[in-house]
Amino acid sequence: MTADQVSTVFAALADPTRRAILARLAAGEATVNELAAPFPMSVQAISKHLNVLERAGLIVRTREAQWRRCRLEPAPLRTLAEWVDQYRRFWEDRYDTLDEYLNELKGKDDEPAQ
Amino acid sequence: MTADQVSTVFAALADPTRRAILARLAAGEATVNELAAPFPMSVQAISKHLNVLERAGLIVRTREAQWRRCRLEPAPLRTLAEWVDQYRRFWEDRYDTLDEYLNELKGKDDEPAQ
DNA sequence: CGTATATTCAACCTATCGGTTTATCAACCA
DNA sequence: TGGTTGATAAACCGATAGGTTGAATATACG
Repeated sequence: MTADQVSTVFAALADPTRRAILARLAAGEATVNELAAPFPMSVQAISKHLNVLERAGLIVRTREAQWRRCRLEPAPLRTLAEWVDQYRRFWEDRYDTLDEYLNELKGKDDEPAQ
Repeated sequence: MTADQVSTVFAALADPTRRAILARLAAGEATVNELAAPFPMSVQAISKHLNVLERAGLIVRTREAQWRRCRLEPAPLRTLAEWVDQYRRFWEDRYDTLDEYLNELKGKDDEPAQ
């Protein structure tokens, strides 16, 4: 997963409407109209959100007569979960050990380089 | 963590410059100038990015003479990791079992409600 | 005191986001 | 064939994002 893809997936998940759409899709496939029903906005707005989710690889849309079925694509989320968890562990470890250790060692009389 | 906080953290992580800043901070605290050095943009731009990261709770800034030390705050990332992982598992489970099962059962002659 | 350094604030600019409305396309059906 | 429904496309709009430059603020230092 490239940095650009990571950015795209994060950005897609940063919108509460899109997260709600994904949560709805976890219960099963749905059409655009079905997905749009609970939201206080137009079907066109939802269609745009679905474009964002599709470009992020989080859903796939299949044509079926005049309907477009949307379903979850869990792969990018799995990748992202690994990404976040790896960073989380790295940060927590680093911060709890190396950095604090160095601070303890050096005391408080150090100043950053100019 | 409220939905709004989740949105804020996702949005903060959606920018590659900000993720690079966080990666740099994993190696230890740093000042604004130190953080800005590797990037081909102004110090003011980095300062804005740090505002975003601070509002998302991902860093804290402490005043020290004329410097502002930045350090990682791993808590929100831990929360987000749990959030993502929980969703991931839920989605994968749901999609692999309930939905596919229902599709198998019903066959292909069903149509969405209008 | 005056000056240099670190950082932020403010104003500005362009591009993108998230929504709207209107029009268009595609598929079914009477 | 013509009408209805599902969905997208296109044009538009206000707000925000992400960058710039220039000024302001705060602290250290000679």
